[in-house]
Parts: sequence; C-alpha cells; structure tokens
Amino acid sequence: MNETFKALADPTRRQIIALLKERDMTAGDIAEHFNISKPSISHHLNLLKQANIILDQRQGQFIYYSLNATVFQELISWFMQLGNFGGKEGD
Amino acid sequence: MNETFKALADPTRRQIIALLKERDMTAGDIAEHFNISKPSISHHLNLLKQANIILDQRQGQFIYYSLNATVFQELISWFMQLGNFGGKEGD
DNA sequence: TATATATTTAGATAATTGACTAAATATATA
DNA sequence: TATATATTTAGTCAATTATCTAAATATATA
Repeated sequence: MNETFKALADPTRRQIIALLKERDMTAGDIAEHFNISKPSISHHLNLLKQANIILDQRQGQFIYYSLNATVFQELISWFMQLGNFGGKEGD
Repeated sequence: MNETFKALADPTRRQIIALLKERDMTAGDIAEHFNISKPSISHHLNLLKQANIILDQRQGQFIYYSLNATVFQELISWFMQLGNFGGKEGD
C-alpha cells in the first residue's frame, strides 16, 4: 500500500494515469505529452508498475501501458473505511 | 491536490490518520503511539493540516486534532472518475 | 511572577527522489 | 548480420524530505 500511495504522490505520474484513462499508450506516446526525458518517463512508468497501478504488455517493439482498475478499487475502499462514507448515520 | 497526495504518501502520516479515525487526540497522545520525537510528529501533523486532511482546535494547553472527512470525499471522487466505478457498464 | 506542561519553530543532517546523459537491451527488417 | 527504432538500465547530481536536538511560544497554576 505504501508503494501505491508514493506512486500517486507525484503530479507527472498522476498525469500519466489521466492519459491512460483515455486510452492505452506506448511509453513513447506517453513521453510525448511531457517535457521530460524518456528515461525519466520510463522511471515513472516503472514506479507505477511496481505499485500495481498500471500494467504493461509488449507488442513487437512497443510496450503498451494500461490502467489496472483493481488498485483503484482498493484505494477507494481504503478511503471509504476512514470516513464511514455512505453508511448508516446512526452515531 | 498534490499536497494531499504527498501528505498521504508516508506511513507515519497514514497511521496518524488511522488513530484519528478512532477518536480525536492531542499531539502528545498521537506522539505516544510512535517511536519518533515530538517535533517530528508535530511536523507530520503540520503537513496533514496543510493538506487539509486534519483539523486542529486548541483547548487550553492542548491542541486536539481530528480528521476532516471532506477531503476524503474529494479523494474518493478522484479515484471514482478514473475507473468509472459503480457506473453504467455500457460499452 | 515564576514554574511546569504541551506544542511548535529553527537549524542541521542523512536518506530519498526526480531529473539528466550515456550506454545497454529488445525487436523489426533490410 | 547490420541497422534503425523503442525502451530500459546505470550512474550522477540537485532538490526534497524525515529525522534529530535545542530553543521558543502558549497556556495553566502556584
């Protein structure tokens, strides 16, 4: 869980997540949306992968990245249990 | 939003959140649950406060900290829109 | 006022992190 | 095999962060 939160604690990585929400993309496609070097993007992708937030799948020369919805479900659960959201209001 | 995610990206701070989920506590009460110095705890509390995750309220010599549920609602929304969770399964 | 308790602020330091360039690896194709 | 493209790995460096001790501030009370 710590890896996951740390992975989310960076604006570039959250932007990558936002991009992957729209469609699966290659590392190169993703890199083109930023002003930072490809190795740096690769590093961010790696952290997101370690955190289980994204999945990768090689297709020939390309590696396609996609979101792993499962992790977001878990995160939502984590937040839900904090606030007793949506539950019974009885004290 | 970045401040919020960064505040969550630390195990000590998430443990503080877990403690405050149970009941409001003074800075000293919180510090007793950890093996780190009070100034360090104070620093973590400050980051959580900046991130709007906790609220503080002085009562005499003591400062009581409590969770700010509003922020968690916002975070849940953030995650929800990523995965189209719980929505229409069409497409 | 003087003293005790609760907490924060200041300043220093070691560890972590995000960025870079250069080099390596994997695949496709001539 | 040789070459081109896509991506990662390695190594370095500056900025950020978590921690500490010492000192300052705020409140309560004798």
